Amino acid sequence: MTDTDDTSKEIFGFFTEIGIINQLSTALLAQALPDGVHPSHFAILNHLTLRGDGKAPVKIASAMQVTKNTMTHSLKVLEERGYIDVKPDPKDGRAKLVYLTSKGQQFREGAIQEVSAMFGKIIGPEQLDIMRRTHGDLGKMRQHLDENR
Amino acid sequence: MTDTDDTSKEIFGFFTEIGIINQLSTALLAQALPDGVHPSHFAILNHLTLRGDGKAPVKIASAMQVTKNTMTHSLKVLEERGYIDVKPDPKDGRAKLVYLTSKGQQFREGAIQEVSAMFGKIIGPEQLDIMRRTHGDLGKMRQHLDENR
DNA sequence: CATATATAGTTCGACATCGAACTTAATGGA
DNA sequence: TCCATTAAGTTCGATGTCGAACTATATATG
Repeated sequence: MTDTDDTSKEIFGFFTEIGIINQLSTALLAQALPDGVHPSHFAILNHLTLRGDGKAPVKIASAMQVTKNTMTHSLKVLEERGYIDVKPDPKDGRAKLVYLTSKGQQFREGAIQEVSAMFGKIIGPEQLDIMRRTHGDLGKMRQHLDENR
Repeated sequence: MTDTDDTSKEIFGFFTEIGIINQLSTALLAQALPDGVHPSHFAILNHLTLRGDGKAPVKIASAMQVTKNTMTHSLKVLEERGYIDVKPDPKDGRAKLVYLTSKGQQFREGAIQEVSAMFGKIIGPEQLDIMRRTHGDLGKMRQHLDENR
């Protein structure tokens, strides 16, 4: 058993835990969301609310860590539901700009209520402590991976 | 801004970081894996190696946090590639048992080499420290979510 | 023993995601 | 200015995943 093996095990173990937590939390989120709204759709509405709308799809795709074609598909779904407006960018003939509608804002707020209530049943003081302890480290890890991909 | 809102933000923020780290690390893994081998396939081979083979698909599905039908599909892919053997369970007429083949073992070992080399380029001492610091907490969080899903 | 319930696996339809190729528009260098 | 390159968005085909419904077998209950 060499050092390299041990290090590999640590790395695999860490990412395995991350993967399972992601899997379980995403499943919980999907369960709390109404209709056929996928967690990724919810994440887009959240992003537009917290970071501001009027952005190009390719910017949102980059922020959400998905490809352009995936974003095209997701935005089509959100537009069909009336949660966003997609207009051509007057400054750039190639680009479009994405805007939240009031219906989209209302939907997001309602979903936030349900999701928060659901998480409140599962996340206790001990879990909050873990979140507070690890959040800074996880942010650094995320930043490092993002910069070196 | 109420306490509930703050708590919700903490929870969302934590799971958002987890989701991005998972996204980026999975993308890295997919990039390092040869052919059309998906990270989930690699995870199954890993599981069979580390935890032992001769298990029923439903057990593997539970361990991998995916549904039975997904496991049926994944095992079909692995079997077509000759990485596993799937035989009927002599003790239970409903069940099957999954065994790693030598070809599957060889494939896994080679993949481990490539993946480790790739992670070695990206994961530095600082990231290893983060992994060591957070691993225990993440394990507790994973366990709690797993028990309360 | 007989029937009801639970479990293992499969099949089907739906959907999110990806990579590759394509179209159109912007940009930068000869 | 003209052409090559880059960038934004779309389309296409493939794949992983899920939920629901189904078949076959095992287990429990009367």
